[in-house]
Amino acid sequence: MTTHQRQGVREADGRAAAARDDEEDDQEGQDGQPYDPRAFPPFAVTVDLAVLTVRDSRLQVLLVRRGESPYRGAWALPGGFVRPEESAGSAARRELAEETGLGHDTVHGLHLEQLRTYSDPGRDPRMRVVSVAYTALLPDLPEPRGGGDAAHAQWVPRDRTGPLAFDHDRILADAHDRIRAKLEYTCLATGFCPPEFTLGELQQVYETVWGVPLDRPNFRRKVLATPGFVEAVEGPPRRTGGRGKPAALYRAGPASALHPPLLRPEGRPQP
Amino acid sequence: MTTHQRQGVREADGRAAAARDDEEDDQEGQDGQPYDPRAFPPFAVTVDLAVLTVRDSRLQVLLVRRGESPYRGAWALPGGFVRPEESAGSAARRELAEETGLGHDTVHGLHLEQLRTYSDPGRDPRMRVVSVAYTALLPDLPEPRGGGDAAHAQWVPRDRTGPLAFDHDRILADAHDRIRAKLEYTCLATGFCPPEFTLGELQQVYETVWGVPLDRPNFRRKVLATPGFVEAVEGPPRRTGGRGKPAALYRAGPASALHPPLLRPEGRPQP
DNA sequence: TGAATAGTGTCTTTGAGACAATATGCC
DNA sequence: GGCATATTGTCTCAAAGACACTATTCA
Repeated sequence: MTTHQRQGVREADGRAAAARDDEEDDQEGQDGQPYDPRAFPPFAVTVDLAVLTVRDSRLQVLLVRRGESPYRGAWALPGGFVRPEESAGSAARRELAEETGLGHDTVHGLHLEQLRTYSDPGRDPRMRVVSVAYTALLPDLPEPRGGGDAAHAQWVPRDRTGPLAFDHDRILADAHDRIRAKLEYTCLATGFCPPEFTLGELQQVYETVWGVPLDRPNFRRKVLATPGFVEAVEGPPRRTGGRGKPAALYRAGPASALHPPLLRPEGRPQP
Repeated sequence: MTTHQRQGVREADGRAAAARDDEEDDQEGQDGQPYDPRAFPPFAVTVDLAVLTVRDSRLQVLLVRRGESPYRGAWALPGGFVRPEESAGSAARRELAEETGLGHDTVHGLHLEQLRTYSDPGRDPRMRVVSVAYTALLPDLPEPRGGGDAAHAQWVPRDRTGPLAFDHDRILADAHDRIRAKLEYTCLATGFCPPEFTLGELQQVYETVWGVPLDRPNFRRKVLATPGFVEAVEGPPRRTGGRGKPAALYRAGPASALHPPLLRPEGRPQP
């Protein structure tokens, strides 16, 4: 064993086959496969997307309804196979555009973050699939419907996602955890907001993702004291959320990290 | 397009083949491949390990020398293929045991953290390899030599790793970044220490990984004030690092997170 | 005794949390 | 006016940073 990618590769059928590490069980040609018996074990690689937004003061997830077995009829995270010529990140962005129906331009500037990779042998009952999960944050958009297959993609409140297909519950939980944590020390929260937003909206993002109320004056002080987090939009443009005093508008600043961090109350995350 | 893992799977050659999503370019049977033309694109999946330790007040990395092309003779991170019946995490732990020559028991209790997955199409010149990278922290051990192939695994100071094979420089940099960040808000630093350690040793871990000196009294106060971070070892056992007053011994406590965090000085990470 | 490391105490500054008070809009 | 939201200000407490000082060991 030792180093992977160690031995030579032979081209077969226009497809690369690498030598596998010469382990103990060195049986070969189990059933007349066309592959070199010493070839690497083949996997399918997919991406899964945990696309989150804040709508109606709730955290919501973009889900698709499965039309085929297994898990037929169940909700699942959108995703798809990584193609031979693209990276997992490119695949994730492509799938996001396709699933949401958003323009490629919209999706292009979006913050897409690799979450982690799920590789349990039994995670797909049919075959060996390794999935690279990504998380994306979207502002509250009209509706995910748009082009083609997006028709069946739909926002579902985070706390109403029944059991999802495959290990997608786990992926979603991990995504939520990651986002909760990243709000503390990054400027990621603006990803949930439209280009121009009020501090109240930004605070609502925090409160929704964390599930705790925050003190408005203190939140305001903290955000404004962090250089580059948000910057005031010029002019007198203001916007109202309904009744009450109109709020000043801000947009995301150039900073990406928060120093010092904006820690959750209680010191410990609530389950 | 839509859900992955959506359509049926047909068994072929004892190997599962999933339908691929019916995309625009739906040509099939390109060159008489034995796979269903609608089959998933096959990938090799490997794990790469960024194994770090602190020796001689320096951050060091466990590297292996490549014996085969490409990158023959270059240093590389240890790693290997994921086997059909194991998860990437299991593969990482197995490879770690094999490469370091540590007992399976030692490796078993070790903190192994998934870093991220690297999937650029060109990252291995021979074939399509997706690699799941893991990070492990080890205390200052005698020498990585032990069984079998471990003979060629060796500690190399972090700042003396020339260009590594493949994209391993990138992986290593990401691992270092991740560890730097995690020291701030987790108790991970004890992973670099032997079962019993002095606060001076713990501080040295922080200073070495972060590359900045810390104030000893303040560090001490902070660590001791964090419940569950470390706990004093009973009795009067003390240990000396050379000359000077012997220091009290501590061991890792039950806590895993630091609240509030132990932030790096300067507010910004240094490159 | 002096060098080296361990450990204690204190002062200052910064920032978070609590919360009162004021401002501005809509009905 | 009355309600709702935005914004400013103040007071207090906890934690971080700086740093002086004491303690214990070895050469």
